[in-house]
Amino acid sequence: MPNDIEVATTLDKFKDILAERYDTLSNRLKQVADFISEEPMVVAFETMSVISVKAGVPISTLSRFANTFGFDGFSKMQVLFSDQYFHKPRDYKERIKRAKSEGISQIESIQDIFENLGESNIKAMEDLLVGIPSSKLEDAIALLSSANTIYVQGVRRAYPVASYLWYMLLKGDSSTVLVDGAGGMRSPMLKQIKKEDVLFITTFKPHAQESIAAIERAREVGAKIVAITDSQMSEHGRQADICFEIIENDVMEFRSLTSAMFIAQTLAVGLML
Amino acid sequence: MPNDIEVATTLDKFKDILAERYDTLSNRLKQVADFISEEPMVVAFETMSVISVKAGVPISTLSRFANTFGFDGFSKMQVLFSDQYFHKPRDYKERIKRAKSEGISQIESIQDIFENLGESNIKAMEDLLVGIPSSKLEDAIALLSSANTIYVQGVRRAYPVASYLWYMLLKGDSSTVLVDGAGGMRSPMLKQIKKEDVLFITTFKPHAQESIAAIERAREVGAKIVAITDSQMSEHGRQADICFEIIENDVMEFRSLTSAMFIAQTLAVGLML
DNA sequence: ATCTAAATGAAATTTTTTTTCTATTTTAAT
DNA sequence: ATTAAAATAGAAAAAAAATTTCATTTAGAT
Repeated sequence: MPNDIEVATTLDKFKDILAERYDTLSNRLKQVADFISEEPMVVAFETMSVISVKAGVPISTLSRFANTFGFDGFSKMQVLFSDQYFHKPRDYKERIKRAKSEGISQIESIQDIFENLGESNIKAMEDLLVGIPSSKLEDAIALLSSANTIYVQGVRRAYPVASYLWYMLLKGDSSTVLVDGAGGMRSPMLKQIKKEDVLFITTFKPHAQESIAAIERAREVGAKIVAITDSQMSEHGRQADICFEIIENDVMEFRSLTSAMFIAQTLAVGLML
Repeated sequence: MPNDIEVATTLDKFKDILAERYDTLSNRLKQVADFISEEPMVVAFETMSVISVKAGVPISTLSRFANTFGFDGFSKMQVLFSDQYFHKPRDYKERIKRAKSEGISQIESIQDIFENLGESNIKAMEDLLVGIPSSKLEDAIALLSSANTIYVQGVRRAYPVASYLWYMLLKGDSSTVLVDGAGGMRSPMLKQIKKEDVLFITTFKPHAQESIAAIERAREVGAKIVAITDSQMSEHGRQADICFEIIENDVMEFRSLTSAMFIAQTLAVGLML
């Protein structure tokens, strides 16, 4: 094999090279090239045998194809494709540690944090996009629509989500109450909740006493519960009639709320329809 | 193996079953369960050996885990995860792009809203990632570090961002005050602000009277101002010493806050370094 | 404290996937 | 039409991955 070939290191570059050399390829290799540009996702995630069937070529042709473009095996080429589909939050702790030990200023670290939080937030939202069945959204909206009054609660780090949802629901015509602790009136407020009402609660581990109390109160009176939480496995997550489980990486104890906000937003908009 | 186990056929059902049986699992199996709900994408696309390393368990535990839930091998379980990403999946970018190019994107189903909002939020964050120079972040952090007390304010739809930042700053060692209107005490609280303090304000058009008043008060006493806003061009945006301008598309009047939360998060984490 | 049952991790086995090799076919030039 | 070079498909070999087995450890019960 000639060793003067430029081997692509990114998918973009590979596509350029592919376009460039396309006309010089043999029939079978053209067929592979076509398939690759039509079904990059299949190339990214399936095994060679599956790809070979879908592309209508023998497996060995796939190997030859990759070798033709200078890759050391089909698998090496495949990495370019699968990388494309992963928003990988780099391990910023590692990077900062390294940056510091190498005497690089903190200044660069801020940029690192920014990028990594950004990547993490984006990944978390992408996970949600594929991970939440629309039936669950529909069910939640149906439940919320049917409510006489929606009681919204979230304490500590969940509070911003609760206040956001509350604000948005107020713009609609739902009867909505934000169960905040102002004036020490949380408990009296929760006393108001009735069977026909719905409790919308956001709570993360470790769950606050206030959250547990609210869920118990709602169950007592037979009110339905919609929850946003970080673990369906938690005892309280299971009490909810509908539970949106979100996975945010907390970075240095600082939990992202972007995904939770996203769900809240979706539900609020959905309720307006 | 007992044959009276209900084997999940969808990821959603599996998650339910998992939540149900979670408490009865052994330590190691709990560890796998946790990993699975935190990194579904890794489970979907990586090999067992990679997963075992990331989850910190031996490979055989993964097999055992799958068998415990009635699957005929880990791979069978894995299919639930990868199917999720394949069939629901990733063509949401495509779909939205197509919908847009084919004229007005008609919002018809909750799934459309969900994807639409998700795509917008992701786009907005990607824009931020490239649009904000790290020098601005550095400056903001330097300013906030130097503050005697940080006064955080945000009213109406900006309130969740303010409360989020406030909560996170409280975890650090900054002296921080959330200027909320509780008890009608906003104005007296703002009276407290001194030259050595910093006002961190989040405000969107149309700017609330409270925001304008806060900015004016801060300028009067010579306190520095850091702002998150949607338009630097606004009269008040220009008053800020450092101003993060974010562009969120509001969908049906419902403004996203994900980008603003992202900036708040970055600043809070940055302050801890 | 002793025993039993369950849980665990390493190693062996089996299966699947990938790569390499080789015989055959196709293509193009004479 | 003949021949040489390139292309191709299938099979065998090699590598990687998944699953099972089994000895050891741990946890719980008596």
